[in-house]
Amino acid sequence: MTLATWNVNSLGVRLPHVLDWLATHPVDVLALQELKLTDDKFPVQALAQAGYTAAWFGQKTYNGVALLVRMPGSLDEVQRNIPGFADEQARVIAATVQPAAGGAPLRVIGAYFPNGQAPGSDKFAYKLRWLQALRDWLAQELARHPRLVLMGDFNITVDDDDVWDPEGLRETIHCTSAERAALQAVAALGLHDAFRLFPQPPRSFSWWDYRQLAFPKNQGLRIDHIWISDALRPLAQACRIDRAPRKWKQPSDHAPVVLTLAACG
DNA sequence: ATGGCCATCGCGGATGGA
Repeated sequence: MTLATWNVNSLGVRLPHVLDWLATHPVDVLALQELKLTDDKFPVQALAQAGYTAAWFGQKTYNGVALLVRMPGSLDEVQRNIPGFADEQARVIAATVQPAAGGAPLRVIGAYFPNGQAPGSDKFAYKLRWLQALRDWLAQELARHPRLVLMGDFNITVDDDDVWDPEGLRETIHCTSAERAALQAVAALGLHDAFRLFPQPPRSFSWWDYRQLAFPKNQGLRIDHIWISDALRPLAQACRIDRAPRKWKQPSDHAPVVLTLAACG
């Protein structure tokens, strides 16, 4: 079975890309970020026609997240945002997923981590507060759901291998030691960066700026991640970034990340 | 090609993203 995450940078604009991609990549679970639409505008019917059931959590203009599950799979115990962490911004959606492929259910958390703008800014402080709240909540989630996947736009590079110009971007947003330390505190709960469980091409990135010919020059960052719990680690079979949609006309600036898990268990 | 983004809101240009 396969799971994927994709920051679509407006589902209103990118729905045709999502449908085209799902037609050739019928993943069992797809987490979407940056919907940029209110819940009444969510394209539930178009996705149902494509064979997907969804849970979504949107807002006007910014943010917004969704989980899609290939039919006849199901979504239960849906949680929106982090319990106990008051937040105006729609950034998290979690659900217990029964995949169409069968096997035991998975707890899947789709997240759009705050950008943080710049170290020292109010938004950076919010990003660190949000990360602390996420960690505290994940500790509880993992206790209840050992088979857990955390995936989305983390807006953090794990280390310098995730950065096209590590020296030039040292201690800039997405690359600061404070962000990376907060992320390591999440990893310490027993979560693993699925992408790095496998050999990968050098300079593997998931986001490229729209400007400066960044994509053709492969000047990007790896900030979109799929992390899996200890219990799922033995089931991981492959993880890759699909750069193809980034080459399409009017693309998202992010590429999808895809994880293959053994369906058993 | 001597400057190079995109989406939103809303109709100009600010804001946010990364």
